Amino acid sequence: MTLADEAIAWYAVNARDLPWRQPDTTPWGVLVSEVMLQQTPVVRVEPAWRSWMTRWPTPAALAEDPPSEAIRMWGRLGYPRRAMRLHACAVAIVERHGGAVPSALDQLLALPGVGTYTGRAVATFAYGQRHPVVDTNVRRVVCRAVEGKPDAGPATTAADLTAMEELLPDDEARAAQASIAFMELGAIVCTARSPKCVDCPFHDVCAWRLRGEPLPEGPSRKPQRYAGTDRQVRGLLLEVLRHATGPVPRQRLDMVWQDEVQRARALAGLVEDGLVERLGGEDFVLAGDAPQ
DNA sequence: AAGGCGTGGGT
DNA sequence: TACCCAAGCCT
Repeated sequence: MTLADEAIAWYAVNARDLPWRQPDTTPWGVLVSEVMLQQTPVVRVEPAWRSWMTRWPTPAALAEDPPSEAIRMWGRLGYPRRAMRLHACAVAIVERHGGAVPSALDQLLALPGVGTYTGRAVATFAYGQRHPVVDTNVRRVVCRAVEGKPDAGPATTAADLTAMEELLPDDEARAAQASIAFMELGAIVCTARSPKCVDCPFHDVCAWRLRGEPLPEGPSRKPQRYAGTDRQVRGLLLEVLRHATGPVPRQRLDMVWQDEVQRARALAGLVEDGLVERLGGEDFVLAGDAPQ
């Protein structure tokens, strides 16, 4: 049994029952789930995905509504630029591909918000193609099981794709199963902290375990702070705008943060990023929410 | 090519 | 309590 075989057998028994894994899920549904799952935990994505797919079952449906509606529906999933990019993605799918999510990897990668991971995930999980699909879970699993190191490096590199490629079965369908199985393994067994090695199908062959599960050496990555950053201010500003039914005067936005310089910088950033529009005077709305 | 970009739950 | 972490992308 290869690692892929072990993982596939384990997945068949242990996979979580997630809505986007239902066999009737469309490629659009897969794409939406992948974008939502970029840096947001499954438990928070699940209800959001259901609501989104009910309201916008197709790219064309989303493309007909303004970006502001997508930003509102995004709610508190975080990184709301993803909502805007998903909307832009829907528009591009309608314009370039007649409303059908493309199956070719290069066309997927050309869509807004679709990067190395997401493009391969859609090509693989929605269309059953054979591609290495490497996310943070896969990197960690491969790194431990194959290389015997406690944790993977920071970025997805060509080397990561090559490493996973070599583990994939030749058969398309089984290759796709292997990728989702490795991801699931990393998500619920081979976790970043306190991995559950007793439950792992790689228990007897994992290079990291056989080495005695050494701790990571050297200084850990510098923690990214949130409190007091522009990101927090942007979040507060956006929270106000999401709930507004009409244009919001600057006075109202000024209430969310004391530091005037930082507040202005955060608001300008939101406008710069296309999430927010400034109307004629000192009024602001979510992008696409301008009256008339 | 580091660093910016939200949010909330776990330890 | 303060981190740490969660199916990344973009510049």
